[in-house]
Amino acid sequence: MKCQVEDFKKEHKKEMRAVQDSMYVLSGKWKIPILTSICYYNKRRFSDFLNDIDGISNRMLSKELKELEINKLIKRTVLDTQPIVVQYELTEHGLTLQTIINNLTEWGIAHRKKIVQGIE
Amino acid sequence: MKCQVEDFKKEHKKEMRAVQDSMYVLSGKWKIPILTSICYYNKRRFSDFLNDIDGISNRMLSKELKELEINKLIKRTVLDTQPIVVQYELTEHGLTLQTIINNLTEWGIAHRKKIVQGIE
DNA sequence: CAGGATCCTATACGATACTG
DNA sequence: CAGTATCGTATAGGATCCTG
Repeated sequence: MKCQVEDFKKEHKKEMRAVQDSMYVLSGKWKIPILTSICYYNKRRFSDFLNDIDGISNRMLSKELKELEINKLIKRTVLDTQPIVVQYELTEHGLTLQTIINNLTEWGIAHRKKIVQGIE
Repeated sequence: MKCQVEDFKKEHKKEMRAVQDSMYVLSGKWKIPILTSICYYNKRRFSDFLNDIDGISNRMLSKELKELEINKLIKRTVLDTQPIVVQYELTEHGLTLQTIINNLTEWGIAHRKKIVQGIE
């Protein structure tokens, strides 16, 4: 039965790595808010994010958008209008995050209630 | 119709805040791995985490466990054995994270495939 | 065993100004 | 409009040693 215990552990190590991979991409203060914004609005522009997300600076926005693009979660399209308009949207891969985003939204609401309840 | 647009925006602001609340609690390098470990094993001890989670130091583990306890996600129990054994488990509130953890596990596996595929 | 104390570094993030 | 450049701070995290 030693073998089964080993398999059990091995499986958990794999799950652990998977969860760390996810968080490596999604962690930080702004990535999820950015993704959430595109997720709910479908198409967003640089200045849209600046309005959607309270407190984000253009520096961070620019930086995070690049990383999300590198990770193939969002697609950047430059429309040749005058002045230039840049559009961001989720890639197919990015769309697979929708479940997580919805869960995080629901959980965040529930969690706030739970914590506030402790204060009063 | 202006009113409807405003409601629409207001709703999204709420979702945005919710998602930020969630990430505020879960962000960082170690919180989700710790929760995942308890989630899959049910009960864990300090030294168990040290083994489960590659690379974590006792300093960080101790710090993160405290924060998770403050946020009511885990429960700490001291068993009066000799030597002392400390047991950690998910609270009821912590258990509500299971869905997210499972999703993050699945997504992490898929994401790794997606990125590796881009390299080869 | 389950941490705490101390010291140190890296990087995440913020503020502000500037550009094609 | 959609960013870049520069500078400064704060915090996250790592390494090591110590303790009841």
